[in-house]
Amino acid sequence: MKLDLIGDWFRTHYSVDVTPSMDGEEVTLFGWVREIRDLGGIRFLILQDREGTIQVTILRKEVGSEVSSKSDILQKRYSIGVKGTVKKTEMTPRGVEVVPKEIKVLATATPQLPIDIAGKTPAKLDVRLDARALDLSQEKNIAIFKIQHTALNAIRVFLFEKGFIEVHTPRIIASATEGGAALFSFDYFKRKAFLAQSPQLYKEQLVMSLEKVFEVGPFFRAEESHTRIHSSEFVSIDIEQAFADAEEVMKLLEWLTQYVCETVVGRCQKELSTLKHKIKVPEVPFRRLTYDEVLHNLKRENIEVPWGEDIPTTALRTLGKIHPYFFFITDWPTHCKAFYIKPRDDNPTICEGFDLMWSWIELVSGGTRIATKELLIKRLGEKGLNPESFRHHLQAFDYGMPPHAGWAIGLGRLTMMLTGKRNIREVTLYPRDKFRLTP
RNA sequence: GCCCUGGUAGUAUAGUCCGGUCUAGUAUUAGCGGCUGUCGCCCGCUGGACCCGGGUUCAAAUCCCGGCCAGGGCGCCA
Repeated sequence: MKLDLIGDWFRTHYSVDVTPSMDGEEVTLFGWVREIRDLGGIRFLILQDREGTIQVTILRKEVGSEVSSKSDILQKRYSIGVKGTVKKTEMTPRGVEVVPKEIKVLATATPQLPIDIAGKTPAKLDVRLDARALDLSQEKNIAIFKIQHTALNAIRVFLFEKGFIEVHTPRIIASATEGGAALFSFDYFKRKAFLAQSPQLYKEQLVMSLEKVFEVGPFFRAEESHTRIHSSEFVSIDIEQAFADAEEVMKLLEWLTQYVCETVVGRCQKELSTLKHKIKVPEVPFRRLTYDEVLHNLKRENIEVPWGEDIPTTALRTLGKIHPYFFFITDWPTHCKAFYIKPRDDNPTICEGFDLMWSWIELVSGGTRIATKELLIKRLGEKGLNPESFRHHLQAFDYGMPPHAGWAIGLGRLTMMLTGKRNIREVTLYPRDKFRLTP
């Protein structure tokens, strides 16, 4: 089939910008055919674009034969341009329709689509992910990523306002940054290199110069973890701040969390209602539970966690029922946390690391960092890591490393919270996990 | 990596426990035809499936074994 050329057409409006008050105006719209309802002498096209949908009404007798025959060949997901007249009407939910004067077919689509884009027969997530490019065109998915976009924008606005500088640290690294998590390795000009699991060491070094930095970017973990809150590739929002401690960055974090919720509630009403999700704007300060208090809480629920152990998921789920929204867990045993988290001066068995929980899910983790070389080397040793492989990082501590603190938010988990989705794959454009490498 | 549950047309499901009635049902999608106000349009017709391999049996979608894949959970992991 011969396609039309876009020629000198340009879009005058998105679908949702066409309103009843524009009655009689000529508009040019681009988008995709979402539905066709053909009643014989009259045919309704639902044109979808990024912002929504609008009905294009084709009365056979009244449109020219060219429009009429062009509309005969249309099928779902054909990409089209429509030039036509806005008509105010009582007969559509939006109060408007467009009567076409000219239709251009810009792309065709296969007749039997792999998923039902109108959503009558919803496909399972795995099937949707296999046809992700098409799946993402569904209104619900567009809503998810608009909310994510709005949240991310709010985060940037907030952090810029607070004087943070956006940075980009390497994804390609020479050795493990944190120990613990497994890294992906690959060939780098005949040397072995790794994909970064975190910007941790770099962002710490940057507080020596830029003082307050943040980074938004993907990181990689070769974990066996196959759960609905883990991905092999995930986007992290990291901050690091000089001359600050955990308490200060926790305050920043709770204000930021509140601001993000407010902003999304304020700007994404349409998307939230598409997703049938409500966001409660949290009050600050968030509840702060110490690790010991968490253990007591759990004991009352007949869950015994020995002091010093990490809290297992099952226990976190119980805790999440007691505290269903945001709360901090502070005063962790030092050895539960990464080597760079600062032990408390008055009691080195516990540390200044914290987690921000959203119910049972860890949304953010952070803390005061160790700022002296000797202590850092000691902690590396205790974690079974070889200080020699951190040589370049440790050297930074010879040049005036100030006290500093920071945290990292998992963007996927944040988006789950904001959209009500229960699987991180749903809020990831092209998720990567142990079993999925495509599309 | 472990545990549980599952895998039936393009999609979503019924049937599986207790083998035969399954020539595999339904909805939707797709193809064709009809219809001038639909908005999950409607009506008629036509297509289209038992994850792969092996076994038991007169007979397997159904039972058994192995594999692959998926969902949930755990462990690992921020």
